[in-house]
Amino acid sequence: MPRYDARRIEPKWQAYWDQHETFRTPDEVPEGPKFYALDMFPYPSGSGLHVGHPEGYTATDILSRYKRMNGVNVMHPMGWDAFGLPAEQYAIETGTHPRVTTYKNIDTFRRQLKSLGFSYDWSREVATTDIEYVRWTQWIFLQLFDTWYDPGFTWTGPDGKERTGKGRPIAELPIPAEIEQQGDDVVRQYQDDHRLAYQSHAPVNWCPALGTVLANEEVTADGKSERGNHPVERRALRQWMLRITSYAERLGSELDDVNWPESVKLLQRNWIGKSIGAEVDFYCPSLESGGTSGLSASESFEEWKQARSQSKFPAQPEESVLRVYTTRPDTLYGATYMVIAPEHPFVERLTTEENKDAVEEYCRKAGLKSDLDRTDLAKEKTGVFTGSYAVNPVNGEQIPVWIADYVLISYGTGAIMAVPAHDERDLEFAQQFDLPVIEVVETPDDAPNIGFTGEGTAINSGEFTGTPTKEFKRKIIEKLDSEGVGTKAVNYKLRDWLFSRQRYWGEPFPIWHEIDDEGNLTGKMTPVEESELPVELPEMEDFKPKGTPEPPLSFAPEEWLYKIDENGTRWKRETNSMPQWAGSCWYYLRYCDPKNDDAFIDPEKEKYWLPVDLYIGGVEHAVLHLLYARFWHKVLFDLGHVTCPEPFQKLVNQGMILGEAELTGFQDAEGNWISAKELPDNFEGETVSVAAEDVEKQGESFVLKANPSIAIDSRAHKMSKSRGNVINPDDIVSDYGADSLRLYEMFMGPLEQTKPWSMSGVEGVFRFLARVWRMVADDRAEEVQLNDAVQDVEPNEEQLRILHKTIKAVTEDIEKLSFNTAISRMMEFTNEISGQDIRPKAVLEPFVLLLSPFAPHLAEELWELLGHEESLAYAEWPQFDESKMVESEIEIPVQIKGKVRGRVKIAADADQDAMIAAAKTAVADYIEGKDIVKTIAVPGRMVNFVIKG
RNA sequence: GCCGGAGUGGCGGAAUGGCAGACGCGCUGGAUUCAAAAUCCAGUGAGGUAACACUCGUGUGGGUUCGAGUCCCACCUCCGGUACCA
Repeated sequence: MPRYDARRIEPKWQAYWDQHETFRTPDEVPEGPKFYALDMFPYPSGSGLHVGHPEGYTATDILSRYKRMNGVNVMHPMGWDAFGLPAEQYAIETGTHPRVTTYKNIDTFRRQLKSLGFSYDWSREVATTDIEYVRWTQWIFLQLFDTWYDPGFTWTGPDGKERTGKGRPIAELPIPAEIEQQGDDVVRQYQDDHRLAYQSHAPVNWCPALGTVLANEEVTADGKSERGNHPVERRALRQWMLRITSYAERLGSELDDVNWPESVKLLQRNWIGKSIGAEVDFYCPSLESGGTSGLSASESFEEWKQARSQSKFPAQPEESVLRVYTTRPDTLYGATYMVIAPEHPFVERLTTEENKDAVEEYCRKAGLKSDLDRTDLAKEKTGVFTGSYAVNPVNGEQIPVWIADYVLISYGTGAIMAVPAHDERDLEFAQQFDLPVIEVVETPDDAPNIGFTGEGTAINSGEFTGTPTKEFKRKIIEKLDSEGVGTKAVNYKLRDWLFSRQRYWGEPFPIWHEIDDEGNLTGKMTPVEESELPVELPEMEDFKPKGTPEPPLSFAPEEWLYKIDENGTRWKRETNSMPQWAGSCWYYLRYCDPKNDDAFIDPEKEKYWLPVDLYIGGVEHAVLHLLYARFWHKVLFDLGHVTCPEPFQKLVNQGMILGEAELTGFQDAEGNWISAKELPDNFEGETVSVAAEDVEKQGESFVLKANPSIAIDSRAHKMSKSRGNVINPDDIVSDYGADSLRLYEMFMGPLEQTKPWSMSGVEGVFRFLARVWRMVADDRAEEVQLNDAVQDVEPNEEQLRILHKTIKAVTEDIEKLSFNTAISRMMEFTNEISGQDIRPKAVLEPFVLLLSPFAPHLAEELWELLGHEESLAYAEWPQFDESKMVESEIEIPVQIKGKVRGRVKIAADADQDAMIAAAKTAVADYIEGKDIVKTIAVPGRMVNFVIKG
């Protein structure tokens, strides 16, 4: 009884592909066109594959199989983003080494993916935790360590484009004479300060209760730990940073050249956050130390201005000057006070004796707050007056300098001029502390000027009064520039990348720190020799937190942690580890040459396979992963290790798959229904799952049949363990087969769209595959054999037309990644041909090839049944012939004033006159006795008569 | 608040400015069967009719056009992202 039996067919072909290495991409660089189809590799979690994974994976698999059949060399690899917190947490709880857990999970994922029949070249599999992989991750880190960014360097890359700004070897960094004079240590420090990988003391999320440092993602919005809900503090610790900000401009502008969704490009551009404005210097008389005694504030200001008009705008302002960044230099006349961040280096010097206590208290509190606390808009603005004043360079007015945490030290210069009339935040602050507000921009309409932040016309602005905003900006920058008190400036929201974690399960940094006799770092460091790579993680048995923010690696065995070189210098290893992002920044390169011991990738292979032609993954990586990977790629590009400026030519985000749609009703404590429309925000009653037959649609919403005043909530929710709506792909494979799972996920709707799961939908595509099976195979026979209707005869015109239309539609839909419509075209083909008593092989064979990228197991089985001995994986993709698709006669609609009033059959190639003549007969009743004012005839489409009377 | 995406039958969805709802699910009826499952056939937007006809219908209101789900303007709702970046 050979019915369609996925459980027999699928393991058979998976074994065949394995044995024959069907999808092995040759190691050597091939000839001809290539296609690199990449999936965002998964983190192998303990809970196994989720139905969201196979969605993108099936899409790239369809493209890969389709391209192979078109004679293209395909790179289609898979691997594991295997470092990560859960394995380490598990180790803390159970003592099982993270490596053990990780590789066990990888085995599960591999088994699950293999059961879905993806055409990966498994010989290229890599895990970011593999020691040979870690070696090259560390090697790339050393490249970053050995590089500085030269913003003024103009050069032409291997892509033939001229750029300004280049990552260059640190040895090429020019050392200023005054640095050189101060000796080797200062030179070394100068170099260290310019490296793309550098150290800083950045605040981290330290959770005393858990005894560990947390990543930002592990801290909730209200500043508690995600696990356990314990308070989290900010603590400054020595950290590694990557100077991604040097690449901000190129990361933004080079997005223009990639084929990505505009929404993702926009997300990245917003994240980079380029803004253009000016830096302006404000002279602070109280900061002037010595030499000015006897001069009044305004006298010393004039003296300073005089000096500036000679010296021009300096790279670093003097100790007596507050430098601000503003995007609205045109509002300079409206600046009524200044604000500096609590962390600003001038805080202490600006604070007068009588304000000292208040300022210290304020800054201490601000330091404890997380960024999230500080940016909470619901809270009132806070701040404290320093007691000092600064002088507005355009009009000599003295304005007070405040400290407030709404100004961030990490953006711009950490200081602002406040223009409360035309900035919401400044206005709020001014109202809070009763500071003056001066209008300097007039709105183009009747709206009030105060609070207006758009462009208008200047008022109260001295010589500039009456100037439109745009022009004013240009002119004031010119003026400030000529006076040496300001200049045009560009700023980015993007911050440098905090690259170290206080974790065990990550790549160790290949860095040695010199230590003194007490074991303290001297500040001198040296990279691990390339020949010494990789730096392996030390074996440790105890993963428990020690209650201090020291990384776990600082408790590593001494022989790992320390070394003494020949001349007696003692060194300690870096004990931070790299974040999970590190491995995913370059895995797409390693796939092309996964076993290379001499280089992270062979240049020839890089040149051939890169860039990735199609990269599919979730939107959650739209900013961080994709920005980090692009950054590394650009550094490697500048250093000449890769030849294309962008790693991912085309990007597609697959949509989220939600759980099955649910109907939910609400009841109060007494069991009375509450309409979903009247649900209070603080609803605390029962949510009740409602059966579909108890509900009907009324207008826009679903209501209870028994009581139509009660609206029922109908929606699909994100799959989650707590909700209990998680679908396990293994279950679908065992109940319906991998081909059904693949086909269903592609049939659900457009790839990019969020869509709810439906079990009966899975059943539907399973029924389709069973129909395909019966169309070709005899499901009543004892053995697997061809259906009697399948015959080696010439197909008729009708059959050929259906076939060629299907080939055309499926081919074009695959190219567009419109898989749902491709599948419906194959369903239409099957509906037509299944109904015929004679089904020529010559139409079934191309059809099986069309189906094969979607349902490869069934297709291989049918291909074999149709008499082929070789796998269809490299069979030639069917070509369509337009001439076989033409119909001799077609039916078109006939409209009267745009409304369909009849239809008529005409010859397919009928000209307009013939169409109109035929159409008139079809709507004779309507046009009789009427004037035809206008006639529109679209060949092959429709005829429309516009009549009068 | 700002940015992005989306609103089409009971549901998922389809439609180069040209017959709205392809295809699938669900539902109804029928065939097959001792019966069921499976399968096959027919129907299935709403109103209306004995049946046709006809009328209405793509979130709402306007507009452009011979003709609008599709283009333009205004608005509403939902989903996602983001958050004092001067």
